Formats: sequence, C-alpha cells, structure tokens
Amino acid sequence: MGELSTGLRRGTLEFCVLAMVEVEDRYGNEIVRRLGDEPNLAAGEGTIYPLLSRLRRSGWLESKWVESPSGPPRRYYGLTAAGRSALEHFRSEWVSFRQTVDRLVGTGETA
Amino acid sequence: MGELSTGLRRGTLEFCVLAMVEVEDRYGNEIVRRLGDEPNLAAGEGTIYPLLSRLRRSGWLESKWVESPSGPPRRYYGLTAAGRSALEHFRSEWVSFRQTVDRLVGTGETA
DNA sequence: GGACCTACCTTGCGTCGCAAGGTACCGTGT
DNA sequence: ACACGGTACCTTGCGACGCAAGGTAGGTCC
Repeated sequence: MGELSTGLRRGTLEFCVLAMVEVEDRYGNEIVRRLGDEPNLAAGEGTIYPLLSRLRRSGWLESKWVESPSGPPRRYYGLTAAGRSALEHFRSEWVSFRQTVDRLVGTGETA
Repeated sequence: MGELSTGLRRGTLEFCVLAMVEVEDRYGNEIVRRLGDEPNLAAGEGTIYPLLSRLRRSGWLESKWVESPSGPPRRYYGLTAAGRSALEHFRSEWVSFRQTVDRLVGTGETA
C-alpha cells in the first residue's frame, strides 16, 4: 500500500505551501528544500513544481521573476487575496477534520 | 481544486475503516452508513467497496459471508494481525503528521 | 408478480504524488 | 575559451485512489 505518508500529504501539502508563502515570498527550490526538513512532508521537485503551477492557475498564488545574486533567475511566489482566504478556509476545515480522525482512530490520548 | 475534504480523506480513510472494524466486525453497507454520519469522512459505495477489496488483498482485513436476518447476505470484515499492526503504525505516524501540519499552517491556537 | 429496499461489485474518469529526464543560467578552475 | 558543477526551472509517464454512475441479485410486502 505504498509509503504511508504519501497519501497523507494529499490535500494537505498544497496548504502547507500556501502557509509557507504567506510568511514571505518564496521560490520553488527554496520551498523544496524547506519541506525537505519536515520528515512528514518531504516532497521532490516533481511534486512541487506542478503543484505551484496548479496554485497559480487556481489564482491562489501569483509569481514574479527575480534575478538571483548568483545563479539562474528565480520565480518568486506570493499569496493572492483568494489564496489567503482559501488558506483561512482550510485552517478551520483542518481542525475539524483532525478532530474527527483523532476520535475515530483514537490516538491513545484520553479524549 | 475540487472538494476540500476529498483530498484530506486520502491516506486517512482506509485507517478510519480499519479502526471501525477493530471495534467489531462490520459489513460494507454498514460502514458506508456510519461514515455518512461523519461530515468530514462521508464516502459513497464507489469509494468504500473498492477500498475494502484493497484492504483484503493487502491482508489487513479478512471477510466472511453471513446471512442477514432480512435481506441479501452480508460480507463481514474483521481485522487480521497484520491489519492490527498496520493500524498501530498509522496511529503514531498520524500524531506526528498532525503536529507537523499544525505547526506549519498554524491553527490559530498558541503553539 | 411488481415495487422497493438492501447489499454487493465494476467501469471510467479525473486528480495528484513522484521518479526520471530535460533545459538553461551562472560561477570557478584550467 | 571551455569544461564542469551547482542552481533553478519545467515536463513526461505512470500508478494510486476517490467518486459518480451503472449493474446484479436476494429479500419483503402488498
């Protein structure tokens, strides 16, 4: 049944990316590296670049090209108003979802 | 970008089903109905039946046919030893994953 | 025997994670 | 000048899975 966390990422990863961009504008490779530090969310370029394109087409992210101090130019992403409200919507949805799963599968903690 | 919770279910739904079966043996239609009560996890037959087949083929569930007091026979599912340990594994993975997402997207609660 | 409920399962489609492959810019060393 | 390695972008092809829709059949009631 494949890697366990692969499935968990679905539907969550995109909002983690939105949240990272919310803090400050970021570029693709930076996002890949930062996510690499999170064992549960590590995702390669082949995941992130298509995801960023989708978010751009959905109107949740906008991008601008910025020259790098050393190396090829970078595409920086920033949150749009729609992206911000989508993220807000996810935050409340996530809390509710997380509680449901906690209750059903039971975490061992006393509910 | 489709229904929000559709993506969230991915990778979680199967373990919620395992957890339901852990409590006591259950049959397909019962599982569909019970999940229907959970707004975040509601899934139709077209989702659950293939999922149960996968879990059976993975060796996490076993099944036996039982006559219904009224209606067609039911296929009851029970947890195997492998299924039980997969569920245990998920429980710890889930806690870790949940915390990572909470930290990254921020729930508004004070960390 | 017709209508309806219950219960099972399959088909076809779309989305998305991901490995692998591809292009191009830049700096450094020779 | 040229090769090499690092950075940064993107695409292709595949597989997994949620899901709507469609299909079969047993049971009950009138």
